[in-house]
Amino acid sequence: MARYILVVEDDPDIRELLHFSLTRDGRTVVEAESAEDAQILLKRDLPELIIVDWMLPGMSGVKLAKSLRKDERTSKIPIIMLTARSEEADKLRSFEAGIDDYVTKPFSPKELIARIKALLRRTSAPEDDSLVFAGIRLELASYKAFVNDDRVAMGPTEFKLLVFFMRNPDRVFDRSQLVDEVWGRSVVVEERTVDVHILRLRKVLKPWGRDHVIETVRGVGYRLAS
Amino acid sequence: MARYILVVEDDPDIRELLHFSLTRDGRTVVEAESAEDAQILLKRDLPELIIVDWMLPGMSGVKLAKSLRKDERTSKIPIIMLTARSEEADKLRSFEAGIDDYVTKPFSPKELIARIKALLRRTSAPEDDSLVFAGIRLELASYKAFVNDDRVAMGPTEFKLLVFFMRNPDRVFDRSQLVDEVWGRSVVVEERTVDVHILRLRKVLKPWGRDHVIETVRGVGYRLAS
DNA sequence: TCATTTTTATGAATTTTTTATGACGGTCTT
DNA sequence: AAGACCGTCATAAAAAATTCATAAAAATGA
Repeated sequence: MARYILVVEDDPDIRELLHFSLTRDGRTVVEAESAEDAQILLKRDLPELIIVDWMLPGMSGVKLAKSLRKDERTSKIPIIMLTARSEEADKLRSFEAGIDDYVTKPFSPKELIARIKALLRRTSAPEDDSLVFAGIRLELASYKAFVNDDRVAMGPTEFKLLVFFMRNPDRVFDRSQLVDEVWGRSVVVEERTVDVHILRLRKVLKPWGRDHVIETVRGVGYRLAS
Repeated sequence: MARYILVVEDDPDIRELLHFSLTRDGRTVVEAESAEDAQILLKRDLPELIIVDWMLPGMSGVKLAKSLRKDERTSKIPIIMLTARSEEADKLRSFEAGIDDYVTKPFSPKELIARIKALLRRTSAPEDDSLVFAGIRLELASYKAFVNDDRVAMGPTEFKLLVFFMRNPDRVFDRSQLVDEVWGRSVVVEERTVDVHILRLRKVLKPWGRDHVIETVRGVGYRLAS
């Protein structure tokens, strides 16, 4: 289970608030009520971001953060610290602990979400700028597709589908894999929907004779061929 | 001589933090605890960059910035302002005072260093104070926009938005990135607000037929057409 | 080869999602 | 006090996604 946010917080109310608002924002949340529990969870699977309360029974949030920074496995995971207003004086120390951002209680869910987004964007590795395969060029930064320098217009889903194929060329994917990768694990769509988007993708590529690059593998799925 | 960063800040804790992190980054730091002290220091030697706290006992940071801008000797030195969260509302005014960037307290040293680097890069290779793209010319210094020498009036937010787009043409930005870059991190605004300002920007560009230069990329964000 | 079955292609209707737009209340400037 | 500007919201409008029905194609088995 990748792509989740770990919340380390002992107050059940705040935990619930976080769970509620993050979930509504389409994120997966795992909760721990102590630093110790968090460490156990982290042995199994790494989250993409950690929200830690400053004050925790047992090991404090700062200590947890420091130890996470030391461990190479976790040192790059962004951390947001929750602090009470009265603890603000200590905030300087928290930055030394390697906190990336912090939010003062009480906080608005909106603000928290905004910060999470900004933080994830800031820390996520910059994507490659362009992909080339089978005579097709994709410019990720500008969201444009080209076949020998002619612009090919297509819908967002077709674009995402094509990006996925171009990143994994020559490999066959069945419909459920494609739905997973392109639509996202949490989205529920009919598998046959894939067919329709494949059709549309071929349609926009047709004027350049590139519609055959998407091959049907009967009984299995589709593949990008060169 | 030269190549040092001047920190004007009354809070000793923050001064120490700045000193610590900037020094570790290989920079030379000179500290002043009031605007008046800073002015004395500046008579002797000019720094390559100044970091000023917004609130200072005696002469405020904004006043200091304004006076620096007036003096030809110091008018080109980039300034970063430190503001507390509660003072955020005033940030616009600080741009008017000629601030190049500002950072909200509390800040992470990492962020500050990144901003300093960006700022020095930007100002050392003195970007022409005018940007031209897609038939639009922006005079950064005077906050004016032109389409073939006709003045195009617009609000400050529209201007900043346009500046950002013109510095990063042909690239798609989602709403959260735009909020980050144009409004500033840590400012919380509804993402849909971006739509409204895009609308207003297009509206003022319309009389010159330039409203199409801002393209909508459905499902993603906006882009300045190339 | 032919009939049958299974799988995919395709067009079109419908629903859902996303964006554009106008209006409003509030704040700051002049 | 008037004007400029901002952020938010409600709603209209546009675009795209999903599903469905059916045609077409490929595989299967005798």
